[in-house]
Amino acid sequence: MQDLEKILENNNVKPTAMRLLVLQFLLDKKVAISLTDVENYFDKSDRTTLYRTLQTFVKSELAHKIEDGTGIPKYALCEENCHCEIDNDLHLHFRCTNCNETVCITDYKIPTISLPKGYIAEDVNLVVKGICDKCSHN
Amino acid sequence: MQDLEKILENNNVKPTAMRLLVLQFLLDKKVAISLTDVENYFDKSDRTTLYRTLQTFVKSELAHKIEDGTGIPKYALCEENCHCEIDNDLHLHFRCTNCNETVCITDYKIPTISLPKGYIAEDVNLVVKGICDKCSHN
DNA sequence: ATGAAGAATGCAACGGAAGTGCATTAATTA
DNA sequence: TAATTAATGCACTTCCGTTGCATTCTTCAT
Ligand SMILES: [Mn+2]
Ligand SMILES: [Mn+2]
Ligand SMILES: [Zn+2]
Ligand SMILES: [Zn+2]
Repeated sequence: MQDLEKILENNNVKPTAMRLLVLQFLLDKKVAISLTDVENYFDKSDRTTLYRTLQTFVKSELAHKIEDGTGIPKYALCEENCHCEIDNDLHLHFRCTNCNETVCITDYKIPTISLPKGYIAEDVNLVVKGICDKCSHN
Repeated sequence: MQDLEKILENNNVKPTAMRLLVLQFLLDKKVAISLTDVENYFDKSDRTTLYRTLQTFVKSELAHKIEDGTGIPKYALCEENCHCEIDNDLHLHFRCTNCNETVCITDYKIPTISLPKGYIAEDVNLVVKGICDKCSHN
């Protein structure tokens, strides 16, 4: 698919070979992935490059970083026209304790959270832990 | 305060010297604390002991472990009669990006989250990131 | 009281993963 | 084509959780 290059260019990211491969990997995987996941998949390539590739993707709003409670950051591609804004784009994440996968539940946006006086919300992270779709029905 | 011993005993934790000290520390601090925080405060004592003390507190439902998105687990004392149950006890946590403190907002319980079919929720983690009380009004 | 069993503690080492500095290579642009 | 800039690769560091094992302390039965 040559659309890959366009995806990157649309976000002002130069389409290098490695970036195209990582982007493809993210597109194929329907779950959130860690740096180690990418590293294991592309065991030829260097960890730092992959690390910085993910950083670049996040900075350019192509992907978002997910803190799922494991302490290991995960990454997933953003949806079309996502700017990771607190009132529009933030969705719920689900981490399965069985298969250990973390997925974006993009259909379930995070509701506006009310806070005590004085607190200013800039970002909201909602992670539900439990048994996922696949793991529950068998 | 001699109540400390009772607190521990009520949760079936033997009141050793170190545990009493850590418990006092948790009571004094009104914010969630990390293992490193405890370690720095009790710079005499050993890291492992403090680590296991916190583990013990969590296992005995005296404290809860907080994943605030930093990747560094924090700990805070539970409220009275808390069993960290998904529909009763879970509350919102706030992490200030200015003073870098994480606090329990125990007054704001986490609402029931609806999920797509097949998903079973066992735990919910809601962390709001932003500017806290103290840091905003000055 | 005394010795054995168990629990808590302290020490040392390990391992995973993020992050940084710097040299090297590739791509742009003048 | 030379110079500048960006991307990559390698080595190394740091941080922190975790574990194994020896040692000390506590509890309890004899
Ligand atoms: Mn997501
Ligand atoms: Mn809390
Ligand atoms: Zn699963
Ligand atoms: Zn603050």
